Amino acid sequence: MASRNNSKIAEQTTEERIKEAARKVFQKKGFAATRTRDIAEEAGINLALLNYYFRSKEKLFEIIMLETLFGFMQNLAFIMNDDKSTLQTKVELIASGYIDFIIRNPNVPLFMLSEMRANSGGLLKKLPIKQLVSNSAFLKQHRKAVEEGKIAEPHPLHFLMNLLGLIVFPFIGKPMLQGISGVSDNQFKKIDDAKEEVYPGLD
Amino acid sequence: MASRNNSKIAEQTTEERIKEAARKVFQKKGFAATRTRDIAEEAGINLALLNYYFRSKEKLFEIIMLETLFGFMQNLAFIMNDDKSTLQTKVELIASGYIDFIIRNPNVPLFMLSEMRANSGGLLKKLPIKQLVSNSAFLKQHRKAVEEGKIAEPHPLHFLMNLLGLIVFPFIGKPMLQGISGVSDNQFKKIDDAKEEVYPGLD
DNA sequence: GTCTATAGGGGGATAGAC
DNA sequence: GTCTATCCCCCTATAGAC
Repeated sequence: MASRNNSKIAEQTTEERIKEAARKVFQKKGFAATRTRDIAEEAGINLALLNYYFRSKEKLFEIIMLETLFGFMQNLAFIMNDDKSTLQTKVELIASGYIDFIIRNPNVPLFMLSEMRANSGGLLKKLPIKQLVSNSAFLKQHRKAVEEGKIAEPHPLHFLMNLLGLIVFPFIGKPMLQGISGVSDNQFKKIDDAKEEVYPGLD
Repeated sequence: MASRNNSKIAEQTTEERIKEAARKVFQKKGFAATRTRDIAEEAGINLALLNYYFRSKEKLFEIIMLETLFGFMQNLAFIMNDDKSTLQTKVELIASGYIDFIIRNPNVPLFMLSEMRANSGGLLKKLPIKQLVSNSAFLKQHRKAVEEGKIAEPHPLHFLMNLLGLIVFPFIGKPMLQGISGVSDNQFKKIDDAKEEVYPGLD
């Protein structure tokens, strides 16, 4: 907080440069396969400096991981808590928002999923996410839609699981599915663009 | 093939014991985080013996990876090529088959997805999968169902993506979704058990 | 085939000069 | 704050005895 850099011209502080490099390399290769030397090189600084700022690889990783998780989830929480929007709109916003997000950060989903297992998800406890969702507008609207028979999944988590799976899986499964089917990158993109209406038939 | 062990009493050969241990550790921790010492210990043999049989960590890993991929896909190919079963049945078989498979091998999906990216999916070329699917009964039935307006996804890969996402994501996303929602393991299991009809409304 | 012992290298972290 | 040089542990792979 105290050291936030607000200058418009991106005169990045060294600390920021290192974090940005770490984000890039960690998200691409995962914790175990990443060498601190790679991060230093990517940041254009020396290996010693990395430890000067962040003390250890683990510490740096935890920071990146928490920021990544938070960035991924705050979007979700924001949409879910909007009293004004309908459930249908929420679903569309979540879908389009995350599709945009993943296109900008293609490595994030698999990174999070992989590293959470390795870390047994303990880091999630450090994030104030649960409360944000626990009595959201989304939950009430979902319950109502279930009562009216508009939604097949009776449990909100079940509903959320299916929705996220439909959004995320095409991206993380891409190499495998391409391998099976033999379609080109261009073809794949067209197919995925067609995933506009992720959850049709809500209203 | 030549060295298949068919004895009912599981008198495993040493090579098999090492491979089984490697499978377990690699699938759980991934290539980079796995130490050959862990595999040796898990197999109850010495580290040197591992190299005697498999020459290097990379070689051993590639074998495990290929076998895992093949095991995962041959099930799919078999179901998709059955002329007798309907599309509806195929979907049900794929879903139930993979759910069973994942319950028995909970680490496999994330293992494959993670390690394929690291390896840029090059290993898939070594598997004779594409041909198996390329003119399968599934493809014809899917085309027909699209023409009859029974399926929303016009491209078979799109259809397959959604289906696999619905099956696989609950498992790999479990730690994250539990973190968000705070439900217990028992609750989660109940929710997931409810995913019987993955693709309703086909016929 | 299986072991013990060790070579050899890589990578995280630090000392210390500037 | 930033660098160079270096320490030291850990891990893979191999040599060599049995």
